[in-house]
Amino acid sequence: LSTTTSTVMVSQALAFFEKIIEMGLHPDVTTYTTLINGLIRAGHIKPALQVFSHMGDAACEADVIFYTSLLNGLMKAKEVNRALDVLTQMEKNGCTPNTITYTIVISGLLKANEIKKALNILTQMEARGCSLDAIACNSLIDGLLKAKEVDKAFAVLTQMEKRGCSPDTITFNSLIDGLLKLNKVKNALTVFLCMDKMRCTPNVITYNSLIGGLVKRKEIGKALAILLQMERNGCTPNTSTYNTLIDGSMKVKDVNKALAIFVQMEKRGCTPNSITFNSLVDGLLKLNEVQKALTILLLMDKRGYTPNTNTYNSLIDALMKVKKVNKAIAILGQMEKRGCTPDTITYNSLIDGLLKANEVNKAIALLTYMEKRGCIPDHITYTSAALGLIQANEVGKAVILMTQMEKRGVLPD
RNA sequence: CGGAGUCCCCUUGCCGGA
Repeated sequence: LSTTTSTVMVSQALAFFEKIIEMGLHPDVTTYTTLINGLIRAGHIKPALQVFSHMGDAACEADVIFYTSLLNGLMKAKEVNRALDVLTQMEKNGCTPNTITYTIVISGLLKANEIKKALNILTQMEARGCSLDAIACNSLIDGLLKAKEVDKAFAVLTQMEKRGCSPDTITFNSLIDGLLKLNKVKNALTVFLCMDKMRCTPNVITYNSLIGGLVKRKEIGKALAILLQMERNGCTPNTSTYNTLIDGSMKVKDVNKALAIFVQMEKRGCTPNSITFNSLVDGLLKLNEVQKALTILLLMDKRGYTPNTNTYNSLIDALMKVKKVNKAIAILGQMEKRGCTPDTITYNSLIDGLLKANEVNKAIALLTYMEKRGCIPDHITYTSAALGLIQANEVGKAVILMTQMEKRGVLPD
């Protein structure tokens, strides 16, 4: 489990674990901890949390590391309150939280936007003489920036330097990415320049953050300049780097640039993944390059990538945008037949397109149908449906829909 | 050294707005 995220391996590990129990052996805390962490790493958060009760049944006592791992899982599942309960419970059971425990709790709280609670725990941590190590500082800086607490993040940075703990590449990456996401591009670039002065080497993540930030602002030229710089500095771009640039080029309607980047990535021996192909297909369809999109779909197939929900969503949306309702519905059937589950976005595209094609009744029918299939309408579904209804002179129905939306706790953006 | 924590991962798909 500690070396894999593969579903097959995880189920094998679980099967083996059951065998151990069937054999009448009693796994100890360490085994349970390995299990819980393996499951978390593989993204199976729910089963990971079940390990806790399993362990209780087996009368095996949890220790600090186990509780810390459990808290990690709870935070990843955004079960903030349960996590805080566990934090209390562990102390009752004689397990004193350490720096790692507090780091997990605090950064989890920050990611859940529970800033006050996070700062409370931080105070508690310090009051107990539990000091911040480098990782704790990095987590704090990252979490505070993601919670838009720029000043507090920089305060931690100052603190850490004062204590002779110098910021590393991860610290800078958090700062750069956080600032970019807050649209503080200039500050991000300043921080980037600081790295050099502090003899800190940028890595792929640094460059990917920068490129991503620039691309979001449609500054493709600058993003490409960063690509050149990263290559000059001996940092090899990865698939994400190229994917970001391909998508960005498409978003500024530069098909040729997008394709050139695709060619370049292959020449450099960087393997495209399904995101690469989806970005190309989606971009080409949006720019009416249908033939080229089909070519990419064929290439994708030749490389052994099967279309996924995103691929189908791009196709369906493109078809609906040119009002090819029947074709789109045919694709919907095809995707289901191939084991690809339509999601809210699939239905949103269809509903929006149907309304724009004056197929009001079909749109409403689909709205009911999607729920039957377990797809929850979101604010986009409602916005698009209400707008379509208004345009079809069905203002009354639109109002009813918006009321329904609020009742369900779906908030308009 | 049997087990725990930090950075890009919204890098791809849907409405509206700018």
